[in-house]
Amino acid sequence: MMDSSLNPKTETMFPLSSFYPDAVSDTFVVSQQGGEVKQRRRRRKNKGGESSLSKKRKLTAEQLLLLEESFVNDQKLETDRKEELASQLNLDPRQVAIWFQNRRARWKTKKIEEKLTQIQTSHDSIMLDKLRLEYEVLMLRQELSEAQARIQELTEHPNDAISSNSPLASTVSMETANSPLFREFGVDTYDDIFYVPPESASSDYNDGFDYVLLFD
DNA sequence: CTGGAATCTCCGTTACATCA
DNA sequence: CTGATGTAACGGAGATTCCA
Repeated sequence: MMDSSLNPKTETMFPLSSFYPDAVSDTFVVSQQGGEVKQRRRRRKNKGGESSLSKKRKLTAEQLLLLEESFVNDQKLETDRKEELASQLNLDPRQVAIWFQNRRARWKTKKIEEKLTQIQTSHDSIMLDKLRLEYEVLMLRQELSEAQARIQELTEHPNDAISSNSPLASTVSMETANSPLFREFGVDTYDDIFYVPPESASSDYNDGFDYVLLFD
């Protein structure tokens, strides 16, 4: 179907390489549609091609500079701009199109890599925070455990509190618990001091720990 | 409206040049 | 010489546009 012999609209066919001998090029088809003469590109098939047209050549620094400038302005390539660039750089328009295509691919890859680095950095920072918080929770649990043990001890042996040298005993004694200040807040026993309402214990109160456990 | 042809972009791959 | 890397070029597929 791409064969010109099957296309009644095709009148003339010529290789663009005749105009750009150094460039890789496609074949152009000149067709008449609606009385208007149009040039249309047809893709060159080059399977097993030994053709010198497929020889790869490096673009010059000057060509690359202009292409890069153009790419910075706009990553998309309008037909007019492509033609203009091509003639400016003495390249086949298809070469310009391919360069833009490859350049967009490189840009995309670079952006993905940047995003990956950003995510990695963010992840490292979060992990550091997680470790710090886990350590803090560990310390607090240890403190709580020690305090509860001491409370238990004082509950079982209230008389020890007076003579005890423990920091807790020196700050919180049965006398303290019986002080007007504690009674003012409706606190009668040590259990009241550490009382956690059932609804809180089952939800909000534990959320702090659950939050930490989320990172596990 | 529809089908076919042309052309575009994206994607994956290949081929070639260059360098360590 | 060889393997790794960068990139020009290719070909297929899907989407879009144009026209008979």
